[in-house]
Amino acid sequence: MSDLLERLRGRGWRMTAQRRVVAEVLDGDHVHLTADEVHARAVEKLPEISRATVYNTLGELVSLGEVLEVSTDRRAKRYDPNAHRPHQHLVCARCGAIRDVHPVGNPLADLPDTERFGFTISDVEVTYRGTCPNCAAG
Amino acid sequence: MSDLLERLRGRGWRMTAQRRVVAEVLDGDHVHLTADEVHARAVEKLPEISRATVYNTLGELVSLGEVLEVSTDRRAKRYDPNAHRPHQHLVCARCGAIRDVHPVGNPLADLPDTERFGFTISDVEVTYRGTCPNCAAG
DNA sequence: TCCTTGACTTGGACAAAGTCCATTGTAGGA
DNA sequence: TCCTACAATGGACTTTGTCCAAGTCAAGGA
Repeated sequence: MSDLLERLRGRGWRMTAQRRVVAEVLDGDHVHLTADEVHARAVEKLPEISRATVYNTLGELVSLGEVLEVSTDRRAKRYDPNAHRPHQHLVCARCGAIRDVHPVGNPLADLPDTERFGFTISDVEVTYRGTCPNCAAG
Repeated sequence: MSDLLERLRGRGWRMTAQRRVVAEVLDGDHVHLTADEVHARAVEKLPEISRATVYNTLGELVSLGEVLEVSTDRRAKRYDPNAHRPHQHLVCARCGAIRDVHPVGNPLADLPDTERFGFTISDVEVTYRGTCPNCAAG
């Protein structure tokens, strides 16, 4: 993650305590926090940080391509620091757990020309839904 | 669509003017209206219909499997009366136009066992994003 | 080290989408 | 026709997120 901080500094980001804390919260694998969750964890490290700043910072990280926005349900957006390797998402319909997954092949190849209606397609998003082992056991 | 009304009556739905109007609005191919759009069109036919009733009715149609909820963007949910043939969605990133599309093959086959983390997968949702011919020309 | 400046942060107001609930109305059966 | 359970209504409320004016501060220069 200090990698990230370095890259951001290199891009002319002004380094503030708030931005550092948000970047630290978004560290790890299979991390998919909502903005409010990021805020809650940031507050533990920096009690005065405001919601607006968390939203601003997340938005900047997304524009810079350092974090991905994920919408696996129609509730809050989630922020995924795994922006460096393309992947899709597997979601537990019961508990909401999210895993990054890597399907083989190119999903775009499955859409025939006759089904493209003249669109220029630039991106495919796949969400697998099911029940995670935990919920299946419970 | 009178098919739909018949089916609903058969399932013990109490038929009201409001429900009939909502069902009528949701008729056709490539229809992907938001709840507010459904309400706006319903009001033209039945001026006193309330927003809450539109939400209730849409929710019921979804539970009954007669209409699908689609979340192609982070804004309002859209309601898709094409619930009888499985399909995916193609979305214009510029203007938001949505088309139903039918990819070949089973997208589930592309996810190796090692990438399933013990989940039992029941559903795959694919969203293709790009630029529609109209927006590309403009 | 201290100043300056423009970028950053803050809190609160605001907005969009949707839910909830008490009250009122009505479809459909007896 | 009358009853009654189910449905509709509208307004308050919630969640998620955006916007803004005012205050604060990081970082480069003197």
